[in-house]
Amino acid sequence: MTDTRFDPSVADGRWQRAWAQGGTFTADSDSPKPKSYILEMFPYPSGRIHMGHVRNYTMGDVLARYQKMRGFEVLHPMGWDAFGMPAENAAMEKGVHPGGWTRQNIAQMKAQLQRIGFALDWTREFATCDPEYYGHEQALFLDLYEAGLVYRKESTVNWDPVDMTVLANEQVIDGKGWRSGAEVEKRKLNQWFLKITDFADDLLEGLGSLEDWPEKVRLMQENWIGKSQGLEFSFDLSDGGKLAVYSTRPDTIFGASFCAIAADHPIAQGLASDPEVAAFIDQCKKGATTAAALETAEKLGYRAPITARHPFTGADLPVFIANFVLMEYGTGAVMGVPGHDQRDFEFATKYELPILRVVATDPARADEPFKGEAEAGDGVIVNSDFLDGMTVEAAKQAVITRAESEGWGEGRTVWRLRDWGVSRQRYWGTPIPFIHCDACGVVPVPKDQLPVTLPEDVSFDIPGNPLERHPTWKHVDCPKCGKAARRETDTLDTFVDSSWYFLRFASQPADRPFDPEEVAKWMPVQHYIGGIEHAILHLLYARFWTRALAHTGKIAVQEPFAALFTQGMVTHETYSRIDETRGVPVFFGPEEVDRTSEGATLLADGAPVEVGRVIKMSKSKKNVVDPDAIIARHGADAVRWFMLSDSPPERDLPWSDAGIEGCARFVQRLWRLFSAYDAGATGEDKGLDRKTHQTIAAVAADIEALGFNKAVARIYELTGATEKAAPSASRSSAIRALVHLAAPMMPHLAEEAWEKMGGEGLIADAPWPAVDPALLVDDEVTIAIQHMGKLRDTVTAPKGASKEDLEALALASANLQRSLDGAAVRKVIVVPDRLVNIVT
RNA sequence: GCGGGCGUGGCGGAAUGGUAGACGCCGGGGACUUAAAAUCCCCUGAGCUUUGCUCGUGCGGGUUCGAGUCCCGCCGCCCGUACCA
Repeated sequence: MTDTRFDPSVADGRWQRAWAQGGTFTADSDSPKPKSYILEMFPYPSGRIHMGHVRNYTMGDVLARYQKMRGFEVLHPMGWDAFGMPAENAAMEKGVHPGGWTRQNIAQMKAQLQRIGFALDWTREFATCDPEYYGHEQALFLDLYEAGLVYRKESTVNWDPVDMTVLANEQVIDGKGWRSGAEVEKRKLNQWFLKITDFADDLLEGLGSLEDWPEKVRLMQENWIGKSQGLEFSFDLSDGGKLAVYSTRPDTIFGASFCAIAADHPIAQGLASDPEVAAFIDQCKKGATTAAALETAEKLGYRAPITARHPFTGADLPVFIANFVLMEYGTGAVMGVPGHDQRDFEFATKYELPILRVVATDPARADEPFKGEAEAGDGVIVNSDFLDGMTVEAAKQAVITRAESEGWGEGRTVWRLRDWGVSRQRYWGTPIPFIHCDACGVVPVPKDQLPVTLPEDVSFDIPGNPLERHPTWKHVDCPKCGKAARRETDTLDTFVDSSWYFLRFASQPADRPFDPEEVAKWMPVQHYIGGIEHAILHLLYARFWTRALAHTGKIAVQEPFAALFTQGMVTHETYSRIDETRGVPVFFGPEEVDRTSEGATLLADGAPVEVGRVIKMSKSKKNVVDPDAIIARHGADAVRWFMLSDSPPERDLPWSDAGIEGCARFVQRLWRLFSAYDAGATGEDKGLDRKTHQTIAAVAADIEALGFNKAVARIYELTGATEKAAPSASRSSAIRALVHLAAPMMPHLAEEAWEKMGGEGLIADAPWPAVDPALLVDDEVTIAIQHMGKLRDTVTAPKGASKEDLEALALASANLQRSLDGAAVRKVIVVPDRLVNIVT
């Protein structure tokens, strides 16, 4: 056999063309095979594929190819989340059209993905900026409108002054815009909303059924939805008014010693004619918003000139305007129970308000003093009239029941989740299909007039919404009365685009968003893979959208993604020097640096640079490695192999040159082994047969559990064992097996080897090798011999040897006898096929 | 504060309560070569009085014949999240 090198620069393209021409990965909805839908979160077309994409898509690709070999009809599509701000930024900076810029990026990135050899069904490719796609999205939006799930209202919104658009609550992080980082302002605007809160309970309940989602993501969504149950009730105020408060601890109502209202509460606003009150309100609004600052921020209050009457005791409680009460939650007012709420405790201490005990560890300790902090824990109710002696839970219910029967309050569930504001004052998004008519009000665009397409001739030379200032686009006639009217110029949040794209992949008729029957064949997605950064936004919206469509009878599934996997980031060490004049670090890219095991030097001057922490690849730290350059140098299979090796997929993967070189070496090593394949070899090697079958079973189990790093290790082991084995029929079948095992991970190498050894058709179409259960167990096992749990010797014994035999074998060990040193044996523990432990 | 995760060689990491460190990377030694690359072989947790012994999975306890794994109490790091009443 010739021992030539595997040349990816030839083989990669060759097999990529073969798969494309053969339609190898085109999914057939009408196939009788069981279906498997493998999906990775589709990319935003920024222009370049980065290593994070490569890792994400490689994992999905291994699953897709493996499932195909296991006999599934696999749907593994790819498309583009193509609307969004960066295209408009490019338009503003470079004077290009967002559409043209996006299309060009898509073409580039598609070519990159194809060079990695992903098993994608490109016939289903689309971009969300295709009018066909967003036209159907407009139709779905109108359906939801008819179903009462879309509404419009004037509301205070989060306004990003840099991007000049509205942000959803989910997009405001620490008071700053998630994209621009600018301090978010409050503005009042007429906005479109989706009634996600109608599904709050359902979305929360549904989390329980998502067993194959990471616990972490489910908890994050649970916290985000934020269900709490309590009592809403009103205090009668001394000025004749009422003050509604909400509490999750109505059991502590007898411990209330004050009331506190938010600075923007109507009552506070009503008092703002007093300059002192106005000044205090101002002070509250300037308050810190960062986590660290809030942690230490002092509780401040302003004593309002009114009191609130306690519904049971009749006591007059002072009312404060307080900086720690939020208008957005509950009623914007609370009853202060200092004994059993830490914030109230701090506040009461500062303003010398009574701190009453109404919960104690037992009734005898009803007057025990507090130890410098509130006691929020469980216990028995004390000092509380008719509640005395009850548990916290029972008392909650008793107060709610009493309030409801007496009519001064009622049990209420409060959600942290807000309705989803989807209006964006941007050009590059899906136009919201409505028309504003002075006579008819807000009128939906008739479905036969969809899509409402974006105008091409727009300018980006000034900030704001180009649709709003376009000379003609928004001027249309009212579909109802025919009079002059105006188009809605807001576009939809791009998270709407990604809330149903998986349905369009499954089915894409021209005249409808999707065909429910086709969708039913593929949904739910069997494996959904992407970054943890979408744990709340995208994944919650997609779950909501799917439910909303199910609610309107369009589809049957409630949950779009049966299993979710969040992969780790690709990281790299950083190289930097401190700039002497400015005192800040200057970073260098990996290609500018010579890295040895001792350290790193700059190629330009040969002087050392500091090797920094291994962190997520980012442009600002210059620790980015471009996939294209690596693929050009080492081939697609080496990169794919690297993405799967070493690190468990949910953890970060540190990129290293040594690592990729090792992978490239292994590709060649496998190629040499494959080249040594001899179809005519004879003779049996039972040991190797066992190893082969054990490896096939283990690799399958590892892939199914997404333990790619472990599957990789198994393949290394079998490779080593096969290399060492003498030629035999067993060795030849081991090599054949290795080609199959490698096929999902290193598909180009596998195809090339498969062809060379005369395999039929493409290995991508071949079935996964069958396992002989008889070969999964060894006939000889290694038995550990222990004395008092410490290893003293090992011996080999036939599989299934009796306890007596194993004990005799152990006692015959010279090493064990030396350790025993004549001591009397008290007990012998024998674990069959495992170990013998002598206790003295 | 709350919630979650993690802590094992120089590094990434293996290990149903049963031989800790599989597999890979780095490093060292050797073979082949005029030489280099490639390849192949051997070594590679620490220590010691080295047929073997002792120690060793963040720290301190515990359960067990036996603990990286289970229990209790700490420490550290990472991620998420928050004056949510």
